[in-house]
Order: sequence, then C-alpha cells, then structure tokens
Amino acid sequence: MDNQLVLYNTLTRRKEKFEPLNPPFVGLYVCGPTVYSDVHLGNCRTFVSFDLIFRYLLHLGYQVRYVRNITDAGHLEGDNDEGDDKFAKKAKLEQLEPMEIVQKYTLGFHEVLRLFNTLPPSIEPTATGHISDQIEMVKQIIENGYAYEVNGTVYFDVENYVKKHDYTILTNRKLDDLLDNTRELNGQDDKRGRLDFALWIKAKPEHIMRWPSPWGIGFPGWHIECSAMSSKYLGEEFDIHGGGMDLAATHHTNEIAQSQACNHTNPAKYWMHTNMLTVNGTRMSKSAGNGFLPYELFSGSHQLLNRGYSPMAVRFFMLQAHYRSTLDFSNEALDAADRGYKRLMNAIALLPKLKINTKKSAVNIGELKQRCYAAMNDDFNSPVLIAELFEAVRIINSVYDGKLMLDESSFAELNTLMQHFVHDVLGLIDDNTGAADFEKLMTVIIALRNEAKQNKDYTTSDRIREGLSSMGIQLKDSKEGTLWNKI
RNA sequence: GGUCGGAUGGCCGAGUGGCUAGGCGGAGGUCUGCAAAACCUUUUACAGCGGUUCGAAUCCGCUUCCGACCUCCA
Repeated sequence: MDNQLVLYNTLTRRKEKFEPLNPPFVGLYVCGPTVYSDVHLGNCRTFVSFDLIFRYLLHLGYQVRYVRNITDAGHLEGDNDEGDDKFAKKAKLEQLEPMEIVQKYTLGFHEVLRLFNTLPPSIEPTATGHISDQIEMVKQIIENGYAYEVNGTVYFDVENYVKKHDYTILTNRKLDDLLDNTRELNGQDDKRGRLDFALWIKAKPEHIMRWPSPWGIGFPGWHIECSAMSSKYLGEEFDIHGGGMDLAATHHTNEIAQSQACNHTNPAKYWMHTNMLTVNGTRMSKSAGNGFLPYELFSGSHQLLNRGYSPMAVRFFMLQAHYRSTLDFSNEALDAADRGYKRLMNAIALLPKLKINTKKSAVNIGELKQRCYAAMNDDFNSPVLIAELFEAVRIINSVYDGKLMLDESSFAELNTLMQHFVHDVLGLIDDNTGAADFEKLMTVIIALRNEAKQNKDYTTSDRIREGLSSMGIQLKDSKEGTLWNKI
C-alpha cells in the first residue's frame, strides 16, 4: 500500500501518478449508456472496468463521488441535425412513449449491472432531468463567443475555438487532416464549419421530446449533457473522466471544447479510456449487429455460444484482461475463464476449513500482499493481480492438503487479503453456493455415502456420486472429508 | 487516405533490455477403493528481415498482417 498509484492518462499519453485535486475526495465521471436498446456485453465491459477502478479507489480510502449519466434524450442517428431521434424511432417501433423506452432500458441496464455485481454510482443523472443546466451552459458558450445560432439550432464554433485552444488535445490528431477527412457539408444543415457540432437542435414538428429554450422549441445536442452534468456534480474541474475508447475522438473531444469555452478549464485532470470487446477480432457494436446481449450469454442461447456462463465467470473473464487491451470473445476463452474462476472460488471456500499451525508459517503472505498492491497500483492491472491471487490459491490448497504450514497471523493476513482483493476490489462473489436447505441436504447425502464407503459398499457410494454428477454436482473426497461444488 | 494501437506458446492473456507471469488445455507423477479435486514435474512463445547492445521477445528502422477512430455506438 506504500506504492504510488499510477494510471494512464489519455490526455498526456503516458502513465502518471494519481494525485487527486482535493484529497481524500475523488470525482469520477463516466459516460453511461444511451438507453434506447438493450446494453450488450461490450457496453458492460466498460462499466465493469470502471467498477474495478471505483472499487480500488474506495479500497485505498478515497471518498469517491462516482457520477455516471443516463442518456435519455438528444441523440440523433447521424452527426447532423437531421435524421430520427433514436428514442422516438424505437418508441414508434415498439408502440410506446419515448419515456417508456427510456424506463424499460434503464431498468434492464441496472439489472444487468447488478448481475455483474457492479457498485451503483453515487449519482446517476439523466439528460432530460438537466435540460435547464444544459441551456445555461449553451448560453454561456454563446456569450463567450464560441457558438452561434442559426434558425433555432445552436452550433459550437470550432474554427473560432482553435484560434486559442487545442481542439485535438485528447487524440493528438492534426486539425488539417480532420478537416480534409470530414464529410463535405451536405447543405442540409446550417453550420458554418465542417467540424462544428450542435449544442441545441431545433425540434421538427413531429419530434416528441422537446423543450422550450431561448432559441425556440428544441432538444439538447449530443455532447452538452455530460459537460453540464459533470460540472454540476463534480465541479468545473474534477479528477477522472472516463468512458469507452470510441468516445474519445468525438464525444470527449467536444466535451473538452465545451468546458473550455464555458468555464475556461479542461474538465478533468485524468482522462481514462477502456478498450473494446471484440468478436472474432472485430469490435462488438450495436450497428455491426455482432453484439451479445447479457442474457444470451448467461443462458447460452446465442448461436455462437456452446453453453451459458454465469455473470461472475464473465466478470472474471473481463478482469483477466487489462482494461486498455482489446478482449476477444470465444467459447474457449470463456471456458478457460469459467474454470479459473471456479478454482479461485473453491479455494476461498476452503479458507474457514484450514488448520492453523502453531509453528511459524512457511509462507510470506506480506510479500504476496505487496505484489497485489503493486499490480493494482500499476494502472489497475487486474490480470497481474489475478495471477498473484492464484499464488494464494496454491497456498490455500497446499495448507488444506497438509503440505504447508500456516500460523495464526499469516492465516489472518491471507483471509484479509482474499477478502480485500477478490471481494472488495475485483468484485467477485461465489455464485456456486446453494440455499441453506440445500447445504443441509448435501450434508445428509454425503454422510450416507461415507457410511456406504466405510462398509466398502462402493456400488452404493458410486451410485450416489454419479447421480449427483449427472445433475452437475461434483464430489471431492479428501482426508478432511468430502467437499462438493456445482460444475 | 489520415491518426493511433496491435501481432506473445494448442487457446486466452500479462510483462519486459539479462531473472518461471498467470489461467485453461496436453503429458507424467503423488494421493485415493476407484474417480474427481488438490499438489509436484513437464510441454510448445514472443509475425518477418535488418540494426543498436556484452546481451532484445523487450529499443530503432523496414516489411507483412490485423484492429480502432476519422459517421450514432462503451
């Protein structure tokens, strides 16, 4: 714990020491989902990654305010002020009110994240709940000379902004290249520069989600909500702003521009971006149609899957890769993760059954603990942490087998280590245990089988074992007794 | 086309100028009534070609291949 936490800052493209602006407080803002359809696993990976980051900061003793928004308005299908509102389109499709769409998919999102055992954010603000804050921010940007209004729509003036600011600071791209490669103005909107983006959009007559503003009836643009809500709850400058890598080039670039134009600050000291989940090497995305829905994974109903995997096994699978690396989805990889996860959980279940030795311990838990902290302090390196924890697994199993000695203080240290890192930091819980009645039932069955074994009635004992095996319960005999787990 | 990031053993996935990552799988062993589990041992690596260096998978250059962003997407 005496090591310094370092994290990779997209803004500087290097690892930096983490030094909060106002310790022990930490402000963390993560761009949440647009709730017009089911979240897929790629979305989930980002939120699991930030859950790990949130949990570790909490574990280190920081008082973290974690703000994650729900986008429930304002997103059109293209990056122009044309096309359909995603919510309106979906509402039409499902014959629901737009706000019914929002409610339906917000609840689904929360349910999925609960299954993945993520901690809820401190504040989960919605775009529709902060229209006036967004309007105020747009007004200020216009006042500061970085936006203009045309026919009820307000655009951010990138051309003027770049005179004093670095528009591409986050992605390090050259402005000229951006200009060269941006689509030609197609004449259907009124923006002056081809990089300009909408802050407020005039609502067409058929548009359902609409609010009054100084520029007429309309709805907010796609980037302003995060700027308005992050500054409202975390201040004009806060510690960490995060999101998926796909948001960096456009969404976060524009967020920085908006905050600079309004508050004269880059909103966040550290920008963190999580990498994509891929399927056969290609990014999982809604538009590509290769997205897995969580329940398809849990049940194994997706056509690319051989079987289902529990939410905790999937969480473990995600945490076995570093958050800044792509992670590829395959049956083999999931099977391997599932077995590894169970091995870890079985070892933890053995902890209360370990025999404590009075002699001095043969293992140094303190060193192991240091390595665990070193792993996490190095930009939240959960795969290395998990590798270290498997050393703990080996120790636990060896002590259980009587091949290794553990004294009382080492045992206590090991117990705490597993509690802290497996449960608190990695957020992994055992989904293998049954209900209390079930546990009692198993105790009776195991006792009957052991009686049969003592009488050398192996026909009966094997029948019991095979019967249980066929329903997915595995028995493990040892000198200390018989253990069971679900497979 | 521009920008950026990759290419690690059967699979997944860390890391790094010299010391076994780890998980899963395979092989052998110990234990066991048998099995499973566990433990021990073991197996196959760093895309290719040059260069720097006492030493490179790790640094530099080139080549090939792949991906992301540049259009809504975590």
